Amino acid sequence: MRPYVPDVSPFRASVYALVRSIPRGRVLSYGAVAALLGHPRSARGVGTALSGLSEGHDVPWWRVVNRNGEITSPRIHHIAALQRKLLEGEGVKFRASGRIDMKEYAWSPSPDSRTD
DNA sequence: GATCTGACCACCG
DNA sequence: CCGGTGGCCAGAT
Repeated sequence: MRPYVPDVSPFRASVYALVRSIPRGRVLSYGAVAALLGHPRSARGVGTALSGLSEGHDVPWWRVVNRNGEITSPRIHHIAALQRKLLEGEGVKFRASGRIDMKEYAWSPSPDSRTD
């Protein structure tokens, strides 16, 4: 019996799988996630996939930000505030501009994997 | 299957 | 930096 595998499209399943592999304290942009999955033009699809998460999942969705290291989650649902909180809780620091230094926190699956 | 929406991105001025 | 535009694509209706 699988942990959390509702009936989802393979695309969504792959997004969740990759996001799950992002180490603590590291982040990935929507575009990067899409590219790593072999769909360089599906950045929006990644956002859609994450927005469709239900309760009880084990996907660290907060480790996905936009290409500028900014949080683009819906503020009206106070999701953005939660995301920032969770990231800071993992040691990710935000600059005064409210952005993350992608040069430092952007993660890449292969070699430099600092599983923390 | 047509149409709309959006937690994206690149390009331009 | 800010705003506008076009393109892309997965989901929802």
